[in-house]
Amino acid sequence: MMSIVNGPSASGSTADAGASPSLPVRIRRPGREAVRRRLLDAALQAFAEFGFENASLDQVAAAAGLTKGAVYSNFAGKDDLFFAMMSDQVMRRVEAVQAVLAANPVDAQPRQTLQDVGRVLTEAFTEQRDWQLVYLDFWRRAIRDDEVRARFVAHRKVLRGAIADRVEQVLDGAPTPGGFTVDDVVTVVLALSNGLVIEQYVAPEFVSDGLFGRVLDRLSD
Amino acid sequence: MMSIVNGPSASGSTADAGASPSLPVRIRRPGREAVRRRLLDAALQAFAEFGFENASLDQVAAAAGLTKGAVYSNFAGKDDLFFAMMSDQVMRRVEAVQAVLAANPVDAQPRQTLQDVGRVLTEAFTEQRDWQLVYLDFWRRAIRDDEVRARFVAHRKVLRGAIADRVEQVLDGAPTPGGFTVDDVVTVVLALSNGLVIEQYVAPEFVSDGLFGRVLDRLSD
DNA sequence: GGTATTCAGTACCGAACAGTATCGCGAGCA
DNA sequence: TGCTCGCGATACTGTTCGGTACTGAATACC
Repeated sequence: MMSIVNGPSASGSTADAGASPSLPVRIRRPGREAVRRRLLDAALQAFAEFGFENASLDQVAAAAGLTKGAVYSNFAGKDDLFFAMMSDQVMRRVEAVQAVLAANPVDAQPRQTLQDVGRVLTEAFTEQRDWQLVYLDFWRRAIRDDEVRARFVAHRKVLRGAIADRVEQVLDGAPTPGGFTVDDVVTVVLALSNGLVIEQYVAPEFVSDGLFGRVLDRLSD
Repeated sequence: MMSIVNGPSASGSTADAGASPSLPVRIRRPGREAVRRRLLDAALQAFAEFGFENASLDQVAAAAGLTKGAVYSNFAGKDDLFFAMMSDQVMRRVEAVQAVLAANPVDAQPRQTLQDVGRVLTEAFTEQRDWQLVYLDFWRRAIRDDEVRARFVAHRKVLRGAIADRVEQVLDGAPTPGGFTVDDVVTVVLALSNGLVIEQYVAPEFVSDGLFGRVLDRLSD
């Protein structure tokens, strides 16, 4: 198995073997944060590739270039690793969304429509396949386990809030032609997003370009 | 464990204990079909309640009032049971849809809209929670396994056909205001259906009454 | 520079479970 | 009535995997 110190960037060949042992130039053990980071990334990958129950901790650890000892040294168990990974991802994604919002203020694009929201999300779910898969696994567990559901609802609340902000900016107080509330629109955005992921991953030929955005556009005209 | 002969309908108390042994009135072993039926129904329940990988064959068999021996006597293994159950359900559901169509011919309801389609499907996914859950499990496995995907696509084709028929009846050749093709509408129907299931099961307060139908209505006006 | 502590690696345990081999009962036929 | 065979029950096996106990090395502290 590949040791972490033999990873792509680190190597023991620089200046330690036989050098004056008083100098503290040796193979540094990777910091706690780096190990945690590797495990979280590997968990996303493995859980996405095999599904939560089918991915073993040995696989996750191996994908991170570590062993199960590292997992139990940094997390309480498989569940804890899963939740930590989800939180980590949600945090990253919220930051990314805020960056996009900052780069594209609504004032600068007066003709912005819900179609843009659709486009952004469509890009997101083709690029972020791993995330989509683990998110649906998250939901799947939330259905059956109260503790998981509580965490899921909490995460979802953040997500709804972010989307609601954007929708309100777009609608700008005007009522929708179909009489949809902002909550309705947010629900449809989330449902269509997840539903189209389901379609797309298994039969992409039926999800035409821009379909998501065009549907959303019909809701606000 | 409950034996199958002590189930709700069958009972050994009628007329056998000590009766003339020449008369063939005794505890009849349930026929092959009945055993199969029980197993398929139990599989739907168990796979829905725990998910495919978390449901054990012992659980399934026990829920059917049988043992694992009955499973392996009727199916090649866990996968085979799963696929048989899915096919069985799809067949049942197509029959049900056709019955509804026969009872409500489109001629009799000229003002029928996509909203009706939405209403029917909304009822379906609140009533048929078990089916929705195993269907999403089906999809989840299809993503990761080529054989499962082939079966999924085949089932999906049947489903798309049934929905497309209905949509064409409703649209009656008229173009949609947003320029959506029939395939587009079918995709949106499926995506919204699955997406709203996801929303509804975990946070029903955000899925307002008739939301599905109202969205679909905006697509056809 | 020696000692304590932290942290990942290693070996191991027990439970769960898919699948198999075998048994025994009941059915149906002669 | 006896014989055979179909079929589900039962007991068992091999493996996988989450979790634990312990080890050894590297760092921090004195």
